[in-house]
Amino acid sequence: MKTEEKISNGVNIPPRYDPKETEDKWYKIWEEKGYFSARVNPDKKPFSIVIPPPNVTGMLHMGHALNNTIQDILIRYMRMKGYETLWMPGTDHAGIATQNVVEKKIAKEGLRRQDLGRDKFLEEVWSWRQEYGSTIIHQLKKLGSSCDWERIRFTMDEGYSKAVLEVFIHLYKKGLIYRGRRIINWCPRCQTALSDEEAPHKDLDGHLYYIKYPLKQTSPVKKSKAKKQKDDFVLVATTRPETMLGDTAVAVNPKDKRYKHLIGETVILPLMEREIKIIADNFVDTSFGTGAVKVTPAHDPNDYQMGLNHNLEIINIMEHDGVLNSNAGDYQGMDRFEAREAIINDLGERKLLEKTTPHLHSVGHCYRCSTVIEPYLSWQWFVNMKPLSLPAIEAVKKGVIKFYPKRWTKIYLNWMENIRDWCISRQIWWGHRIPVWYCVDCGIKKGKIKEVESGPDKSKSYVIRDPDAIVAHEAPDKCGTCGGNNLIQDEDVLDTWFSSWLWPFATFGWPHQASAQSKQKNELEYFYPTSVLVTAPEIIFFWVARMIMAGFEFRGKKPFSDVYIHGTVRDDTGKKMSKSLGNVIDPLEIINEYGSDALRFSIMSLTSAGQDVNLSKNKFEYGRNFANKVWNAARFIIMNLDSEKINSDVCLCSKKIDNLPERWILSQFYGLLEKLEKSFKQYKINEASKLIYDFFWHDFCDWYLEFSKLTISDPDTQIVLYRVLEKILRFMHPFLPHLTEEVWSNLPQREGLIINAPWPKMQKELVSKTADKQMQLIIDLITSIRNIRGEWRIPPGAEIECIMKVTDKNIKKIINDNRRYLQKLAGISEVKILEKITKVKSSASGVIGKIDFYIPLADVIDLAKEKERLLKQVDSFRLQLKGLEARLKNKQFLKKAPPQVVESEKEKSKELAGLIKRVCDNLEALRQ
RNA sequence: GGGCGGUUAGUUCAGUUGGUUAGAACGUUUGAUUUACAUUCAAAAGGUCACAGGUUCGAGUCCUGUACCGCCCACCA
Repeated sequence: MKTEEKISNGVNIPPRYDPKETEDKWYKIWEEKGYFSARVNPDKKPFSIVIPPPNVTGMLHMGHALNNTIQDILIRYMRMKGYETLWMPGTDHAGIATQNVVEKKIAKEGLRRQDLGRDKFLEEVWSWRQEYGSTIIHQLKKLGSSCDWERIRFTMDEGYSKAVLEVFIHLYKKGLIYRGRRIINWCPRCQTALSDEEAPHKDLDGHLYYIKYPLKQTSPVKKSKAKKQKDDFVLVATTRPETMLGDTAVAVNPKDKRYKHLIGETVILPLMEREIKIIADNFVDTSFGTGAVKVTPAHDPNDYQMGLNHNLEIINIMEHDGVLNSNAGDYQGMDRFEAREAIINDLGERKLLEKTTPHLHSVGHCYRCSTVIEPYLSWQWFVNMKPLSLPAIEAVKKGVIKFYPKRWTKIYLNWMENIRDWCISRQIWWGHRIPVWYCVDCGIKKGKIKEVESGPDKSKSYVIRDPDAIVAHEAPDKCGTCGGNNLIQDEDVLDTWFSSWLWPFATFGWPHQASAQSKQKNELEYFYPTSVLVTAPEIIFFWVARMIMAGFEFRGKKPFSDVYIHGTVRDDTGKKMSKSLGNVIDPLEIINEYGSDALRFSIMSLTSAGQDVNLSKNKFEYGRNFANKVWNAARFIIMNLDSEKINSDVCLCSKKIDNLPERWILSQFYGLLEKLEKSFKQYKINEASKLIYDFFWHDFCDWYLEFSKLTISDPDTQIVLYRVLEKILRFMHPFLPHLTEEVWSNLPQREGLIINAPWPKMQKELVSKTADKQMQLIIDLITSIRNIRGEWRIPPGAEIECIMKVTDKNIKKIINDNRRYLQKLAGISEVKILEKITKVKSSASGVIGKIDFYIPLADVIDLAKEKERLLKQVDSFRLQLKGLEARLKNKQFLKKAPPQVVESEKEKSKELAGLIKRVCDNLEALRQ
């Protein structure tokens, strides 16, 4: 009913903004009308962003919400600024993650992927992706993301896969990709190799086990050499006792006096009863543990290196799943951790476990499933990264690519300068299969391939060492050496990041046919390098650094100019949001409850550039309330507009507007425009959102709209209300796209949709310091009078009188011109301006600038209380003055401080002294 | 072991190239409701800017160190 009554101007706008009514509606219109699509346009400058492709298994979380809101704001902002904007969307096939999901799914039917076989299993994955793969895309749309969806890419698309193969072959031919036998990070659960980046180290409370390795009794000569020491055994310390089963030496530092005499001696490896040598190696740190280290070449990278150096036997004791194999003697068939306990037990029983101490150490974990990584010796494919890193280092050092905030530069460079070879082969099925074939016949002949039977069905498979590789785009027909056609393809697939690092150009269809000047080729030329990459700190090494290397290697150009690294989304106690902690806030729930715009606005305002953000659900009220405020202010204006009066294209700067509030709000608006530009340039988007919020809520609504109510039908007020509203809506559009589009559609005069409206242009002539200053005086007066009303509990209905003492003619004019505003907003019945005031009895008083004002309050005033109030004021003034005077007495200050600072200090102190005197006079008057 | 970030009002956070009365939001207190909005309006209270030194006429801001919290990196058997 309330709504019905308020219909005015023929418009009916509900008093409460309902996002549900508008968000999907406008998104559909934008998408259908093609506002998100970008094409080569030589008349415009390009602005492009490639989305960090979410995992195809992904569900929208707050991190995505933050990441994509930032990108959408930048895209919408630049679109309005007249750039040809492209936001390239897509998803990542996420090898291990996706395979895990599908494996879990078929496990419900009691199946393992091996039961299906490779081809069948991949079919399952593809059909899973068909069904669920666009979930995250729908969710991104709910957020309002203005991606060019016609271009959506997937890292397993046919074209994209070609790029991956091309790159593999290119690097192989260049000698940068090789197959090698190395200790890599092995996840026994996912049963694949991982790169160093995929095995983050976490501190774990473990133990250091001190184990006695008995010395084999040798010649008595040597034994006597040892002082009093009982050389019955060598004590070694280890955190992973189960690996001792694969020990093939004990190492000591050659300089270590404790052990010098034992070098070359033999010890008996407990439990296995194997004779192993004591070797000397500089690697051994004399200060750690006992100074003697067990050497397990197959299960520790350092030990492996020592094994190579000393030509030690390499004994692998473990299967792919972390279960000990036949090399583990009695422990065969036990899981690695089960074996650890058994071994400790057995050693204890044999009195070979000297002691166990608690030991905090850092252990690698699988970044997909958190299983403890096993350093594992195997044949894998690697990329030699060093040569690729050089241009990538230089580009960042020279500022060709800039990080925001700057501090990430150092972190990037540190990693890049210490870059290590990248293990790119994965023992999974979902991914880009390595384009390498081997000739079985040649391989067997050379002893590089062994045929084995495995599985219950005794099917044939091959153990491949390092036979000659045939690297090709397509499966070759026959072996180039023997002409045979018994060829097998490498079983492994490539690391998912081996495809992601090509994202900025592979999404444009690279590599293109050399022949034609294809459309895609033009697009790549036009949109690449992209403008900015917006991402989270976790993937600087995984992705950002590698994209930079790939950009230079394959395109000869940087992939992007700026890298904006935003913070991590945390819960209100500062913990990272994660499903396992159960502290996630679901963005979709927030969208449902508060609206997508509220989510966007809140998260952006709360996140200062590059800083982590702590969220709790109630914080989204901030954006919801703001959206509602915008809605209602617009509602008020629209209902009061007279379309004839606003029907004017006149430039506001040429139109003479005299009224102070109008001049002031225009001045504020264009001041805001300038500040916004600055904030955007530095990616300080939260600053921009706060500027808009403050201007709109406080300057525009709290002050200007209230002022405007007095002159609402004046043509000047009408024009200013309308123009400022429609322009501020444009500022808001990147943050609140749906709401602003809806409000825009309610404006009586508008062109097209706001998504395409040009960003307002600066009009310097409208920025007026005079207007700002004059208005500030009026605002201060009103605030001061309101304060008195509050202090004296004067009911809002009660009108009071205000007597002002003003001598300055200009100020008198300002007050006179604007007295109606004072009366209305401070609730004053009459403003009397006098040049001299002899005495105002029983009144509250105040001093604002050059004005003394008095409010007679005979009925309510408590003189003692008023005295106290004034005294408090004087005290605060005096305190300030004291500081100022001290400074002005300081000769150093007068000598060294810039003259304008000294000058302004002098002025201030004069002003303060004046104020103090006037308040004191008022106090004196109270006494009489 | 190395590096980075943080420490400002009860809470969550801003704070430009150092400039003198350190801001906001939420919460609290007081008052307001027929006339855009209670998802509102007006007003108030609330801070020795983690600590200790230093540079400077002047430090929340720059430098050094300390403490606590968080993060990243490292071949810590």
